[in-house]
Amino acid sequence: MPAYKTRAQYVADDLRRRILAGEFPGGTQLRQDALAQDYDVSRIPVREALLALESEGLVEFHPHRGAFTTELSVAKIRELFELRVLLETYILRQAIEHLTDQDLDKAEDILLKYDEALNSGGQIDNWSEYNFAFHEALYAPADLPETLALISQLNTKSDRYIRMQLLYTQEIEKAEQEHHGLLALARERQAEAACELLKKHIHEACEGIVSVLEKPVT
Amino acid sequence: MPAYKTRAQYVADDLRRRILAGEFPGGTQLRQDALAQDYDVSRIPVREALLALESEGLVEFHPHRGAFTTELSVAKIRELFELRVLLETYILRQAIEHLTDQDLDKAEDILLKYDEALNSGGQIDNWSEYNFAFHEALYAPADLPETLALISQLNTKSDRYIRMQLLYTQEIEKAEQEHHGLLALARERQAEAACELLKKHIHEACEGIVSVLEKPVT
DNA sequence: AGTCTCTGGTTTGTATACAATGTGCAAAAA
DNA sequence: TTTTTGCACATTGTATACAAACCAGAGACT
Repeated sequence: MPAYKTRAQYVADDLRRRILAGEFPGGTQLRQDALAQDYDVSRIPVREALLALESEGLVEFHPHRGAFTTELSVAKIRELFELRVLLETYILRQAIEHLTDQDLDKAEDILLKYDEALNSGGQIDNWSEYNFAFHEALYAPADLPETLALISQLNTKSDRYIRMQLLYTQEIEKAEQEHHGLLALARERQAEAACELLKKHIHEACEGIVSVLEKPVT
Repeated sequence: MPAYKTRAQYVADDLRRRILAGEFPGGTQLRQDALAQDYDVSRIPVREALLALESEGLVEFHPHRGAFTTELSVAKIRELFELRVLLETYILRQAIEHLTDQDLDKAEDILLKYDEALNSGGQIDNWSEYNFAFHEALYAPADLPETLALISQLNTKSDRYIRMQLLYTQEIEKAEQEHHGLLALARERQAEAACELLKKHIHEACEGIVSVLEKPVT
C-alpha cells in the first residue's frame, strides 16, 4: 500500500481499477470478507471503499445482501454517451474561447507521448487514462471544475465498456486520428467544427460498444 | 429510526436534511463522536453516512482531520446553475416530445397541492422537495433515468443556497407562477418557449442566491 | 408432489476496543 | 521576545467481536 493516506482509499482505487479492467463482470457479488483477505485489512475499510465505488456508479448495495457490480443496459449506455456529448461539447466551446498556446502545447504533449507508446509496443492497458488526460487538457482552460468533475464521473461509468470496444486496435487508431483533428481545430479556434468532430468521436465510441454488446463474442 | 434498512442510511438522510436546512454553515467540522451520540449509534454508521454525503458534495473529508461541510464559492454556484440550465433544458425538450396528458395531470397535482399549502399557512420548510417533485414530474416522461439522477445531484448541491434566497416569500410566489407557466407551455408542446422560460427560471434563482451571498444580511 | 415452516450456517451491519495521526500548549533554545 | 522541540490530549482510522438479517435445505403438513 505505497504512500496512501488511508487503507480505505487504497482499496477503493485498486478495486476501481480491477472492476474497470473487467475482473468482475456486471452483477457479481463482492464479498467483503474475501476482499478484506485480498488486501489484508479488516472489513471496515473494504466497506468504505465499496461505498465510494457505489457513489461512482460501479457498485450497488442491497441492504443486508451485499454489494454487486453494476451492469449497464444498452439504453443506459446510450444515455451516458448523450450526456457526454452535451457536457463535453459545452465545455469544449468554453475552453476554445479561453485557450492559450501553452494549453494547446500541453495537450499535444500528451497526444505525442501516447503516439510513441502506441508505435513502440501497443500498450493499450492504460488507454483510458491517456484518453481522459488528453480530453482533460483540452477542457481545462474552460476553468469549470464542477463541470469537469461531472464529465470525469461519466467517463468512469462508461470506462468498463470502452475497454470492450478497444479490443480492436483499429478503433484506437481512429480515435487517435480524431484527437489530432480536435487539436488542430482547437488551434484554429474553430469551435463549431471542433464540437461537431467531438460529437462524432463520442458517438462512434458509443456505437462501437453497443455493437460489441449486442453481438457477443462468437 | 422509523422503518429504515440500516442505521447508516437513516443518519445520512437526517444529516443531509440538517445540512441543507443550514444547521451547519459551510466549513463546520462534523465530529464523528458528537454525531454518534446525537443519533445514539456508534461511529461506524456515522462515518458511512458522512462518506455518502461526501459523494453528494455536501461534505469533504480531510484524512485524519475529519469531515467538514463544504462551502461553494459564487463562481461554483454559477457553474452549477449553468449545468442545470444545460441538463434541464435538454431533458425538458425530450420530455415534451413524449408527454402524455396523464403526465401533465400528475405534475399539475403537485403544483396545486403546493399552492394550497402556500395559501393556508406558508410552510416553506419543504419547498425544495415540492419544487424538485414538480420538476421531476415534468421531466420523467423523457425516460432518461441517468440524466435525471445527475440533475437531482446538482439540485442537492445547490439546495442549501436556495433556502437562503427563499427567505423572501415573494421569490417563492414568482417561482410558483413560472411553474404554472412551464406547465401551460408543456401542455401546448411549445418546447422552445418552455425551455426559454426554464432557463430564465433557473437563472433567476441563481441571481437571487448570488445577491444574497454578496450582500450578507445587514 | 408441492407448499410451508423451521433451523443452522453464512454474510452483512454495528458496537466496542485499539492504533495511528494530527493539534496545541508548554518548556527550552536562540 | 521569538522560534523550536517535545509531549499530552483529542480525534480519526481500523481491527476485532458481536448482533441481526438473509438463504438454503430438511422435515412437516395439505
